[in-house]
Amino acid sequence: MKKPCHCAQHSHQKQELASLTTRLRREDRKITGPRAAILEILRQHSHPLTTKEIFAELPKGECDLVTIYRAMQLLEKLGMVKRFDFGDGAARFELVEEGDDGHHHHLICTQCAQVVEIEECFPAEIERRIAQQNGYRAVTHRLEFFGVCPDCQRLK
Amino acid sequence: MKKPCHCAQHSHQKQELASLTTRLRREDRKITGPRAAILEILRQHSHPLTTKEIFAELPKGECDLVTIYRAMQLLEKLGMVKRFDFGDGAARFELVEEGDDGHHHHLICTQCAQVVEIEECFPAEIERRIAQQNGYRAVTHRLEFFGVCPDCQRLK
DNA sequence: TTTGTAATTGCAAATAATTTGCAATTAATT
DNA sequence: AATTAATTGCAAATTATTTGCAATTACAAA
Repeated sequence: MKKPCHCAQHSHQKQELASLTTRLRREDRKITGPRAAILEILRQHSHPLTTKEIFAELPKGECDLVTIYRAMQLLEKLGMVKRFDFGDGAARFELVEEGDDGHHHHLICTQCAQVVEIEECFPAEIERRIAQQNGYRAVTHRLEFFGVCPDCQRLK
Repeated sequence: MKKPCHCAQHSHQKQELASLTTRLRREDRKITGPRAAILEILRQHSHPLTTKEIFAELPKGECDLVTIYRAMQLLEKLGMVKRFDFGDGAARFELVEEGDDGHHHHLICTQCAQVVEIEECFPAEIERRIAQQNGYRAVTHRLEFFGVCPDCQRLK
């Protein structure tokens, strides 16, 4: 059994589709055509996808857009998918590995929307201090970086 | 002239309404009833407000909701207001002081939505490294903290 | 102060993302 | 193969936000 790699490039090691369906069945959920197709698409991408993007990659009549919305809700609830918000009004989803919480961040190009996964995170000690100073518990954060990617710098 | 205070509690020193209207006039914008009222409400709050919250605080017929949307767009473009996104689907706005970019973060209670302004920021050196490693330019970030506030911990 | 004009507003209608109701369908048991 | 709860599609509802347009108004110039 290989152990998880956490380097930026490979942190999304592809999970077997089988292990994904097992996770579903364990919760008394059915493996349907649409779900298998959606999971397969998520498996093939290392970047968070919007519902619409998933829909676009699905063979034409494979499933309704609403079904994707419902699938994402379920998968998120089961912790199989993590929701990200790039601030453009559309939620994005990324597959999460079993036992992981999927917490990480991205660097997004403000011109072409290219996405890079970032390994850095907000320093835990500072977060602890923030929580403590304000008497908050169970503190986490949402963090995304924005800038201009190399390609778009060139096209100026 | 007192100099700006940057401690967490007072970083929102209230700007004179007059200085706000001056900033508008400088850009060939008109000071209308709705705008004055909106600015006044923003002035009275140290937390970011949603369009709907602003609307609710306005005397009943004072102005249309659409006017607030348009005002926020203008104020944001002029850099007089900063937009924040707490991930709940509604944009929030906070007045920004002249010459400042309003960049800062919040700690939000996931139960009651109480908001605390945070003085800490993502470490600049790390951000620089992230930008550099990926060849990105003009990198910033969006960062918000979420947790359970003291009050909501008690009510458990 | 009157006037001219561009900026602004309200109202209705349009978008967009996401959710919900419901009847028909289907996966996984039994 | 029969049973049942889970799932789906389709239409319609919600929510946040934007847009078109004609009527109104701030404010600078005369």
